[in-house]
Amino acid sequence: MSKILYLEDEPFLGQVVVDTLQEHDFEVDWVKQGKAAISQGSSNKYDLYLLDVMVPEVDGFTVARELRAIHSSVPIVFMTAKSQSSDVVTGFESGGTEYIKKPFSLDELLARLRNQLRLTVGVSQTEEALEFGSFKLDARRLRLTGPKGEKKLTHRETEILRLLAAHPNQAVERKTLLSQVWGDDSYYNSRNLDVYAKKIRNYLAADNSVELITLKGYGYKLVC
Amino acid sequence: MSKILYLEDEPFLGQVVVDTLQEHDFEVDWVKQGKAAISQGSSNKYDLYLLDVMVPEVDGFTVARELRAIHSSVPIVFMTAKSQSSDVVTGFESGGTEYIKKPFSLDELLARLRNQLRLTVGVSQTEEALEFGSFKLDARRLRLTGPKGEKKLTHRETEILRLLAAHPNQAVERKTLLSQVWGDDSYYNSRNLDVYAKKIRNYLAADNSVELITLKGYGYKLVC
DNA sequence: GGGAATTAAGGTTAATAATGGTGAATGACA
DNA sequence: TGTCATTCACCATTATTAACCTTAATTCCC
Repeated sequence: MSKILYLEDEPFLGQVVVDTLQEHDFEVDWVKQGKAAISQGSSNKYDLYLLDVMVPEVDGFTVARELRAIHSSVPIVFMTAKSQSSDVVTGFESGGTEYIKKPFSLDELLARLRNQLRLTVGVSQTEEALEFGSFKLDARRLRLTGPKGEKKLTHRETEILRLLAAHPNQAVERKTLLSQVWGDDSYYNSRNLDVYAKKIRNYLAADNSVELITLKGYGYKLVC
Repeated sequence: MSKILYLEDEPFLGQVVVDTLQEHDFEVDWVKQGKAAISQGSSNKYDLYLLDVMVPEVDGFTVARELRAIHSSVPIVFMTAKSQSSDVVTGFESGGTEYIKKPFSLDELLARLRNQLRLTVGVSQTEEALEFGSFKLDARRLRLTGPKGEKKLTHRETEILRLLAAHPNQAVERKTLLSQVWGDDSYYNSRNLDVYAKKIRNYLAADNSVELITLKGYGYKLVC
């Protein structure tokens, strides 16, 4: 799956994060020094850099600038204990695309990483509208075009439909949807997803060759 | 490190700022009068001038004009209680590159100074002119050029649009915007951002390929 | 094994809460 | 005063929760 370069000098936190990421199917290379991050990051291909700002010697921001110079489109996520705006600004403008403040929950971290990976990796794919049946989903603009014209969707609706439409005729697990959209799969997030399923079904009703099927106890499948 | 000439007549604030800057590895010369600033600034080399506008006798703007005549490329940061656009323009026209409104947080001040210093060291600046759709944003001059001509934006409008346009087609979190623009993510001024969103939308209406989309519960996204 | 009883998962609609849109009033400032 | 920033009040939309219903899966009993 996605390959991540992780810069963190603190052993305990580092191990926890690495374990968590691996558990969630990320491939992680963990380095403990800025220099190592630069050399490792320059020579290898990663989908994302996850950088602690406060590491000795070469700090995360510097690493980011170096890496950005070589791999200009790889997303960078900063982890920082500093909440000062000055640091945030520095991070943002040195090419970082996201930052996360310590202390953070692991769910939050996962959500942000996924968000970033989708935004960049996904952008090229989602740049073009997703098509299924007679529908066309423009996830960027939150618009669904169907036989009955164009409809503006909400953020949540778009997210869910995009995940489903990205894998047409394939089963998508409930917990995948929950974790991708809400950033937390341990949620027994009430009936929320079901409510959205209903809404999406209403939209899809305009074309009866397209159907959102329930796989009870597992998830959903968009057939078309 | 970077050497700063600081003009400030108010003793208490001055001391706080000087301490803070020194703590963050800046070298600071503090003068309390405009005349002193001019003579000091003319004969010595500085990386940046930090000027309080409201000092007795010779004001900050005048100082800026004098200094600019000698050292044409050194960035100038004004500190001012004035928010009026005419004053801002005066500041810019006299060679200033940035201004910061009192009261400001020290974090905010540091962020802006660093920002200015990095810009003149000159890597790839996003500060030149941000382009998106048929618009061009000149953040320094607070100007937005679009299909219907050029518009003068206010400081806040510019800041927000700059952040959004720097990451086109990417979701920008509400709290990112808040902390970057207001240096504070305690969301009491949260409705303020909505008001600016509205204003920006009005400007962007001139080109319907550009859209500022709300991601409810998350933030905004500028699509183009 | 077949069929009712039981249980869990999901469907559906409505209510509630949270969030944002919007225009106008207010405040701050020079 | 005029300009910009902020706040306010009211409204609209979206997200979430709640309540009740339906259906599929499992269990239990014969």
